[in-house]
Amino acid sequence: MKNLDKKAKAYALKNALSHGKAMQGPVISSLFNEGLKKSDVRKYAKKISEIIKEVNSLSTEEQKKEFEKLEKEVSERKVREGLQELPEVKKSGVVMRFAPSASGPFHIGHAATACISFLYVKKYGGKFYVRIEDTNPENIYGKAYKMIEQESKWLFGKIAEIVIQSDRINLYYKYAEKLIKKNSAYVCTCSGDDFRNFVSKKKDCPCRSLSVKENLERWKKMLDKKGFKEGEVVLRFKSFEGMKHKNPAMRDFPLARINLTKHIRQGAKYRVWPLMNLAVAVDDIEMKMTHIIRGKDHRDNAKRQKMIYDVLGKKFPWNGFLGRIKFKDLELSTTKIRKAIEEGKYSGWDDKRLPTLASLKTQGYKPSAFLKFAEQVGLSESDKVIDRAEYFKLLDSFNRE
RNA sequence: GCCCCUAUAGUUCAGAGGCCAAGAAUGCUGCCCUUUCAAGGCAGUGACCCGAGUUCGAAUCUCGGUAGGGGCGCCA
Repeated sequence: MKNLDKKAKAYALKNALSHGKAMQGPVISSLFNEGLKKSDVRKYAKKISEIIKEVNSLSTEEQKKEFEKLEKEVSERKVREGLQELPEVKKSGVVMRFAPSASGPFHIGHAATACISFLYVKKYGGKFYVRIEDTNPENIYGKAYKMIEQESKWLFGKIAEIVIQSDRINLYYKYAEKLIKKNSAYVCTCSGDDFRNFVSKKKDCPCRSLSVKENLERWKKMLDKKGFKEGEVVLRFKSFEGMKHKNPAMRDFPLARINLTKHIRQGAKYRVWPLMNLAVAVDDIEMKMTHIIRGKDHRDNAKRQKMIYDVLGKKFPWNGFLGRIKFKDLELSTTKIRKAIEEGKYSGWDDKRLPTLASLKTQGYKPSAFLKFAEQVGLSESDKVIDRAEYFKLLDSFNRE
């Protein structure tokens, strides 16, 4: 109890100094963390009020003097600074990635999500990949490859390692076959409309019960020029709770399809293209990702990818999700910006009016400004609504250093 | 229709049951500095979405509202 008296006095002094006058409530509160038992509160209350009276009768100067003597009795509340720690970090560091699509170069939205992963790799050591997702031959902007590479180097330096998905198609094929052999994927011949119908009615499509052998044959027919035609079939994942999964987004999602559009980088080399969930899961497994941070809009995709991991007996990495940044008065869609540039509304990707990295770079913004912005936002999952002026006020202040 | 997420100053973040009569950055206002502007220094300003519940005690836990966002593609 003697020790508690000392603590009580210390907290009373602290309380008095920060608010002009000490009060009983806060002092008792803090004492619970110092060993005061709940059952003893009534017994001890009188003592505390005496101490408080004593403290309040002192002048501020005297209080300060007394507090200096007792300061070490008071424990400080911990305040978290800088980046929040990630769980499950090994000595060898972390392996993380940013996965932009090849539909266009970076804008400030990309920078926001990419920087946070990079900061963690810098903090813990490890590997950082920038993986260009170009498995949809219909939506690729040729110049994006070089621009993404250059902007990655500008933003992250040499640490960033560029990987291009369309260079790895055979790998995805290998995994597709693996999934079929594990009876976790099937080649579905139903039309999109028919399948959507099955989804809403929670019913299996007839292809779901095909044997592994039949599926392997169909898969070969998918890859074969003389086999299935574009739009006729799709490779589907057999979800764990099947077509009755309570979340319609989880019901037998597609893994690959035929698309005969000529690919800017690969030409007509491939006819079957993996869809995002297959390609992403395969790459994350192969590249040994330990932590993944992505936009909240990929929450359901992450769940789908986890199912693929589970089928293959792999441990799913730690996942973090970032709230969306919604700019009130700024167009971020690269597709729309691209169109506007082509129509001559802007002089190019580095037009001063555009929120692209190319533009901000030439305007004198430094990589550290974007990194600081990302650090400040951290792993927050809340959605942000911000207007252009507010955003740039913040960015400008970070750019000043 | 079904699933999921979020809610703290103007803005962005801190906060994991009591040391929170809520902290930081930025903004805004004022002062100092500077020939001026910028930068810098100092001070002021300003917030827990609403309602119940649990608890001696709730920004924090639970439930219910409300609001915002996302997903349910042969896009990523």
